[in-house]
Amino acid sequence: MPSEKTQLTRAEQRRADTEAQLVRSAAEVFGRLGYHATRVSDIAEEAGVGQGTFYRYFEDKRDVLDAVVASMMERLGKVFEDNNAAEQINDLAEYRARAADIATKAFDLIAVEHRSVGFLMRELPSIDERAVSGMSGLTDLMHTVIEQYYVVGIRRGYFRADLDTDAAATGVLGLGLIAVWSILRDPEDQEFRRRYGDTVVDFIVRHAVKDLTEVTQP
Amino acid sequence: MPSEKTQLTRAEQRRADTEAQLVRSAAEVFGRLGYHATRVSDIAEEAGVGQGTFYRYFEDKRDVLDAVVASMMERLGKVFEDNNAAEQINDLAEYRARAADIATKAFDLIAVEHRSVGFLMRELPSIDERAVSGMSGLTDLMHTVIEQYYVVGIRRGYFRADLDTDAAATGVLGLGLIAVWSILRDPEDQEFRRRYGDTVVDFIVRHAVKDLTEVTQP
Amino acid sequence: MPSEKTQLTRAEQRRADTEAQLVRSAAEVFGRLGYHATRVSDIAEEAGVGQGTFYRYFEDKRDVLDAVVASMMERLGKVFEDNNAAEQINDLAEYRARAADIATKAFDLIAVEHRSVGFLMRELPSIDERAVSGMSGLTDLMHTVIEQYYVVGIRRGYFRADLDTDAAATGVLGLGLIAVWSILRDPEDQEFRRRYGDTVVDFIVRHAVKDLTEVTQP
Amino acid sequence: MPSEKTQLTRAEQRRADTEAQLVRSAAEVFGRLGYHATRVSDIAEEAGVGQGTFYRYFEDKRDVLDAVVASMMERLGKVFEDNNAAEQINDLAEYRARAADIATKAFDLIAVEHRSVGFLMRELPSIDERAVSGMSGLTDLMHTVIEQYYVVGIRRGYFRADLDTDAAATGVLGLGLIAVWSILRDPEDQEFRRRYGDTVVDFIVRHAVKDLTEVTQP
DNA sequence: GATGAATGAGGGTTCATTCAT
DNA sequence: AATGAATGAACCCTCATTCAT
Repeated sequence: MPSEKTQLTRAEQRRADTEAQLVRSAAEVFGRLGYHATRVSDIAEEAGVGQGTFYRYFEDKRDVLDAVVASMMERLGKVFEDNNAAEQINDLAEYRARAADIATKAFDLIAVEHRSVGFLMRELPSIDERAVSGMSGLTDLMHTVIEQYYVVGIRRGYFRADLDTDAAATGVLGLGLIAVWSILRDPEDQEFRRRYGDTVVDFIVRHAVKDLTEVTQP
Repeated sequence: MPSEKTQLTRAEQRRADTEAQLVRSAAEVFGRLGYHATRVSDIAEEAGVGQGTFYRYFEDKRDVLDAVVASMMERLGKVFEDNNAAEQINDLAEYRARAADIATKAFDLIAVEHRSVGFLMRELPSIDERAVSGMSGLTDLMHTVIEQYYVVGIRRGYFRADLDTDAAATGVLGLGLIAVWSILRDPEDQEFRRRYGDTVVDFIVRHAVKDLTEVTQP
Repeated sequence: MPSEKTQLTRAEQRRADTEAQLVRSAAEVFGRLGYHATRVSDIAEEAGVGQGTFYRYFEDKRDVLDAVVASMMERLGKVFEDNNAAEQINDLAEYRARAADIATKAFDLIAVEHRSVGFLMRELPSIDERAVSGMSGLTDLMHTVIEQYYVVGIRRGYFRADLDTDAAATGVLGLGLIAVWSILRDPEDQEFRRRYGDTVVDFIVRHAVKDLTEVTQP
Repeated sequence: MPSEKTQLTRAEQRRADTEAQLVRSAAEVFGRLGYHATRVSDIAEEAGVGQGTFYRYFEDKRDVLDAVVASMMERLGKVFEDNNAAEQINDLAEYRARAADIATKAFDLIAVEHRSVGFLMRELPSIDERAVSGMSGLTDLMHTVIEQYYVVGIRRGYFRADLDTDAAATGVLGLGLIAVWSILRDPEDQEFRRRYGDTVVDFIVRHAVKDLTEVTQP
């Protein structure tokens, strides 16, 4: 039985290709010029199609933005899906290792994707509510995943029971958010990324442990 | 002997009034409609003057933005200037009290000024480099002040000596930054502000102390 | 095998038509209202297209002026190209006939084209240096052609050798220039044109001949 | 008995001074920027008065132009008034001397006043009918004066009787007009002025004399 | 009388969107 | 289906003119 993909007719395939190309081009140009300064003709030109063609695939400029955001979110979301595995953590050492691992991977991803991420951070909030809501899905997911780590940690006994897991998860998001800003400022500064990664893990672990001797005596 | 301020002629005073009114109006309308959607005529109308008058005081829309940002920064900056007093902290208890105090005041200020702050956070990055640089001055100041608290804490012995004060200060900024986002989402939720404030102080103190017994035994 | 012109695609042909139409309309409206008083919308309306269309073909109002001037110069220049044949003149009688012929034709052309010519004379100098330079090409050409007639006349012996051909050519241009002004004042006055034409020829011939008996004894 | 001038009250004198200053300033700025590009505020600033003051002396921008033109015409007209003395010429030699004298003086005047004259030539025709009519008075006067020289010359017998004095006077104006254009192109080129002056006199004299022996045998 | 701040009509220009080919 | 020429609403900005001080 053929997969759904191969069931596409030749024409449907071309349509999908053109649409994907337009989304890629829009992302590229939005990242370069910013959403407001980008003209529909810029996107069409970048994609190598006529202006009219753009309107055969998207309602308007606002519409392609949703597609761009969705596409970026999908890519960024994968990192967290892969690490959505709080249950596998059995003790503080494993937690610390996992936290350090996620921080490193996330920071590297941001550095590599700084054009896309920068666009998301800088431009979306200025466009409209709906634009941010596309991003909110991701932050909400992250908040849930982070809080889940706290819940598991408390249940398993390596985190203190009196944590405000909601507020703590928010705090961790903040520690990550400022990392994004810092990395966007200077995507090349790997040394800061490493130092800051260590500090973030320290912030999180020391905040959550029952007894600092667990931390101070390695 | 009259102060320099009162030496302004009647005409000069009127000019200054009109300019201040235009900046206030611009802030108001930018906050309501967003920078990009705001027309110069909106600002003029809000200020109760003709469009031409706007151009007697500002080069263009971009120009009044600088004035708006500067004016907001001045107001927001005062909170930190008043608390720029790391040297007065003698022990952990005082530090904790001061941190809690700043968090409370800052969070309340953000809630009250959420229109201005929201505008700054949402819009500035999408406009241009210069717009953000106006804000960067404030964040740099905050970073410096925060780091100073760490330095003093280490010197006075109530903070552990192996802190990366730069990275730690960045983390604290992040803990604050996410608070801004959260508060902007729902400026009325005082309960979260209180809870999150406590959590932030916990994050900071537990991260910095030498020995958790200092924290766990009140 | 089709000429290059017929190889234009349908679309290219339409583009060229629209551009030519815009230039014609601009010339018409500039002539009627003057350059400064003409709005881009006037030109577009005259051409029967939208304002936006104008900007698809020309940078701005200044840009279409160049096209208008070039088009006018091309038309006016043809008269002189056809008469650029000093070498064919063998004696004074032929010269006189040729001068009279050119004067008549030129004066008639100016009378017919008085709208265009008037616009060129009246408006160009007030616009900018570049506008005039478009016209200067034509006057320089005329100066050269006229001087050439003098040079040939001297070489062939029917003009006196001590002529300052440069200054003389300038003078002839002046005799023509005032004709333009006079004709523009009253394009209908054919009688003056005839009388003045005779006088101009008289001026030129009597100034250049060696011996007035050649002139006074027909 | 006091002259009319001294009967002006102090206030009237100041008013006249300010008005004269405004006209001078307008002439200066018109000459520098051109009529269309000149703003009323430019004139006021140049004159060292407020914008409002301008409107206490002139209806509008168009109004001050009339004053500027009138003032320039007055100055330029004087040269011809002084030489309006055809009756004093008794023979061809005197005529030639007078013509050469006027040409020299006029050319020098134009070179000195090239700013004003250039403005008149370049800008007036592009403004409106009335602006040119201010200049037409002068050209009409010149035409009359020139024609008068012809009439006298014919009556006294040193010019041939079959001259079309109207057309001839027009031609002389043209010979002068092109001189203006040439001098404006390069006000420093005294050599051309001299050469061209000689040629103009030659044009005129040889065109008008009965017998070239009068001209060719000095 | 002098001033210059305020005004707003007017015109240039852009660009998202439509639609005939 | 693809195109890109055409469109005109929208908005910025200028500056001649008015008028309160």
